Amino acid sequence: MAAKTTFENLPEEKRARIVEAAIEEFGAHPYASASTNRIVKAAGISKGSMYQYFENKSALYRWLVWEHAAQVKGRYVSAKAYGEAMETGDLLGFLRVAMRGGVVFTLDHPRLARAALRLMEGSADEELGRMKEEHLRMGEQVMRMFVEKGQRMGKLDPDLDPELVSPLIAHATGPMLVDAMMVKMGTTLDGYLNRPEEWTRMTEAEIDGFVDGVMMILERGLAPKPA
Amino acid sequence: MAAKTTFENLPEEKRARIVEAAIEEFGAHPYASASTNRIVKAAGISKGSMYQYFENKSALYRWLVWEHAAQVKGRYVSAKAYGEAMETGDLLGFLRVAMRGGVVFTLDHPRLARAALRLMEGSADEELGRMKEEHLRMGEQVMRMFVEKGQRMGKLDPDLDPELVSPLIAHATGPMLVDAMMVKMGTTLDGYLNRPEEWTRMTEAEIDGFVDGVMMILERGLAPKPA
DNA sequence: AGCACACATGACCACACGGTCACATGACCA
DNA sequence: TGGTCATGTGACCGTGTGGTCATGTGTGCT
Repeated sequence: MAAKTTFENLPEEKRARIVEAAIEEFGAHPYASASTNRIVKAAGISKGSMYQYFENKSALYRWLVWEHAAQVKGRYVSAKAYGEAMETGDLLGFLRVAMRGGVVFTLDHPRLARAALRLMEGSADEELGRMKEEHLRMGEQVMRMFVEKGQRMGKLDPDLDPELVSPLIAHATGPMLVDAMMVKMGTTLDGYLNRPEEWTRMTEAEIDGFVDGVMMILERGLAPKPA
Repeated sequence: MAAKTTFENLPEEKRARIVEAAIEEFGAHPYASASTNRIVKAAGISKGSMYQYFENKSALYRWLVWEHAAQVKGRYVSAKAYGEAMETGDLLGFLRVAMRGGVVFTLDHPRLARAALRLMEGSADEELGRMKEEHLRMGEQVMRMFVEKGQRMGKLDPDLDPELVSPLIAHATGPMLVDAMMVKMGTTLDGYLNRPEEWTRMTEAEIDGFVDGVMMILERGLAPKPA
């Protein structure tokens, strides 16, 4: 949608260079300060070419965080597990899958994760604003459904207010998750991006422990009161 | 620190105009896109004057969110309650005070709250980066102390990992709190800022209910396991 | 009156930005 | 070979930026 067909038709190697450069730039700078000039220079293409592939800066960013990031992240969250959790109203099961996927995705693609998180910062661009609103609306809707189903099935405290749980979960699987990971690794996302060699990646066991720790808090906080 | 003495000596009315204009601008735009030109125009002063009061754009923003915002927000969080909670290791009591203060502060000064939240977005400015790091470090430290004290006193689950709780609390009293409030009011922070007349402010009772709802989740999530 | 000094001003600067467009290049087909 | 068309190019444009500085203005002291 956001990319022109010329971009889709590009040889794989050139396409990859452009994607890489865009991730680098939008990961390192807020949208408004990210520079198309730097992107084209890093990608080794001319400015004019860039504008053959994308309408403008906004379209490039939208493609990157909406289509590309979603596609990459999709590889980390099993659609099957997602569907099952949805089916059974198992919010906690869903959360576990989403969190683990989010952690590994962030470790594998920290710059892309950073670029995507920036969507929520807001900017003057109208299209980006619409995209942000839609993202929030969709998340809200899914969460509300989950909570209501979970309550009907007795898996969640019936007194829980879905309007409170929705943003809680959104943060717990997004920005808060990333922050917590980085604290756990003894750094910050920016520190990890700038000097990746300085910290060692979490091991699988550490990731499991981390996810368990967060889940323990959420499970007890959201479970039905003991009779 | 960040403001020059010329600014401190300004007549109250002029000072207020400048503060108002800066809040408006930094509340509406990310740091990099916020414009000093627009600020001076809105404040009715000349560009040169602005640079007599502050070294540069970064110093103005730093003064606004570090000194001014902290001072204003301080009025909403009782120092006494804060001290007592600290003394007794009562993390949950502290959280309740901090959350209620944060909610009312945000309702009273939404633009200032927005401007302050933006500090966490990151930017190219070195001083801002340092400030952000310091803010995170301080929060981390306080939270860790709270958690360890609370655990020693048997008020918190001894299995809790302070490194997980710290970012959880930071988000729960910051960005997550604001998002949840806005969902509760049926809008978003940007919507509330742009069209404030469209939504009615939460009543005192609603605020209490809101804080209770969040606290209920946190209390159960963080409390010691029942024997 | 004369001087000194703190503050106010806005024209001006170099710069980087996002975006455009007239033209170059090269692949393909007739 | 000549023509067509998709793609590549970078000089160029208008605009807005953060920041400067020579000059003006007012106030108070000598």
